Amino acid sequence: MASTETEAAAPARRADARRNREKLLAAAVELFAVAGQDVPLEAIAERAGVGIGTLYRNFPTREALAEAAYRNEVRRLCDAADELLARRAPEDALAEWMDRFVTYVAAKRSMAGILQTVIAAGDPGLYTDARGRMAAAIRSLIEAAEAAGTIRRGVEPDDVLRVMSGIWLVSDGPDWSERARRMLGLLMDGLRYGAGEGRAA
Amino acid sequence: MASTETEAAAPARRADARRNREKLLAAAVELFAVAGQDVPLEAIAERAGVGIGTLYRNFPTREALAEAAYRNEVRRLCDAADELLARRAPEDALAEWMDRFVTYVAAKRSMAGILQTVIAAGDPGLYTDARGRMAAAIRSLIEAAEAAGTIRRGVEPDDVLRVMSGIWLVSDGPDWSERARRMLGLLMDGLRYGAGEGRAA
DNA sequence: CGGCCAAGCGGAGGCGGCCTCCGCGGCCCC
DNA sequence: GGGGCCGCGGAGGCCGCCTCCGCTTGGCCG
Repeated sequence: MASTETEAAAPARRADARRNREKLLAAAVELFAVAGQDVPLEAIAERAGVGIGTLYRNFPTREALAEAAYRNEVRRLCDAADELLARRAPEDALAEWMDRFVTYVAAKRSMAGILQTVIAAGDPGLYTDARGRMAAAIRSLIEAAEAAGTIRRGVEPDDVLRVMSGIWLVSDGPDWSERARRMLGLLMDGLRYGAGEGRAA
Repeated sequence: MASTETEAAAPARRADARRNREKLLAAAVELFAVAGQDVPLEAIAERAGVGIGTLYRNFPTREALAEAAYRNEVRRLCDAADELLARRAPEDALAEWMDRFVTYVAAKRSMAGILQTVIAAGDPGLYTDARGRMAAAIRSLIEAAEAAGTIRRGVEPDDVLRVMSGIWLVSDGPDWSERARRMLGLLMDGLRYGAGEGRAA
C-alpha cells in the first residue's frame, strides 16, 4: 500500500492546494461522466469551485487531468476494500465492493477515449498497473470471506477480476448499471455456492 | 467501375461546384499529411483556394471531409491501374502502381485517427470496401503481366495486397517511404521470379 | 500570538478555431 | 443574350484554450 511517487507526491504542498487538487479530480470524474470527454475544462474548474488557473497549474493538459482522475478512482476503489473489511462482514464487504466496481467502470467508460490517447502517448502500463492493484484488493476480500466460510474456497482473484471486467462489454444504455449489477450478483451467487466445504485444504 | 452513388453523386451540380469539391479533397490530403489531423479546416479551405463556407457546404464535419478524401484517394489509386496499363508495359505498370500505393498508405496514415472515429461512428465497411477495390485493381495488373509473361503465374491478388499492406507496420520516420518502397521492390522481384514458365496452365 | 512572505489562487483577456448566414457573382438554360 | 437561381465567400459571433500577474492566505518563526 506504499503509495508510489507518481500518485500522491504531495507531502510538501500546502493544505488548500491539496484540497483543491482533490476537488478537481472529483469534479473531473463527475463531469466526464455526464458531459462527455469533450467537456470544457472551465466547466470542471467551476464545478470544483476553483479558478481555471488552478486547474492548469495542477494538470497542464486534458490528458494529464484524465489520467490523474483515473488513477485516483483506482486508488479509491482499492482502498475501499480495506475500509469495507474493517466495518462489514466479509461477504457483505465483497458484495458492496462489487457495487463500487460498477461505479468505477462507469467512470472509466466515460474517460476511455482520453485514456486511449494517454496510453498511445507513452504510458502503456496504465491499465496493467490498475489491474494488479484491483487483483490485490480482490484477494484480500476473498480471503476474508473464505476464512469466514461464506464463499467457496480456491477461487483465483485474477479469475474473479476477469469475470467482473465482463461488464465492460454491456452495451450502453439507460439501464447499463442495473444490468451490470445483476451480472455481478450472479457472480456473487456463484462464489457463495459450496461455501463452508473442505475447510483446511 | 460503375461509380457508386456514395462516391460521385454529382451529375446535377454545377461545374465550378464540382471543381471546388475536387480541390478541397486534394488540399485535405495534402494538409493532413504535412500538418496532422488537427490542421485547422480554414487552412484546408485556403490551400484549396476556396472560402471556408464552401468547405462546410460540401463537408459538414471534419470527419465527413476526411472520409471523402480517403475514399477519393482509394478511387484515384484504383483508377490509376487502368491508366497505367493503357500507357505502359504491364510489368512497369505494376511496379509504378506499387509506388503509388506507398503514397496512398502515407496519406491513409496521416488520417488514421479521424478515420478511426468515422468507423466508430457507424461506417464499419469503410476499409472493407477499399480492400475489395484494391484487390480488383491488383487483379487486372497481375493478369496483364502474367499474359505478357513478365511475372510468374498463379499469384493471388489478395495475397499480393496483404504483403503490400505490410508497409503499414513500418515505424514512422523520415525514411519511412524509402523503406516501404524497398519492401515493395522485394515483392516485385518475387513476382518476377519464374516468369514465363508453364504458359497455358 | 502576531507578523511575515512565499506558495498558491483566480479569472480577465488574448488567441485562434468552429460554424453560420446572407448578399453577391457567375453558370446554365432557354 | 438575358434572367433566375445555384453556389460562393468570408465577416463575425461564439466558445474553449491557456497565460500571466496582482492578490490572498496558509504555515512558520520569533
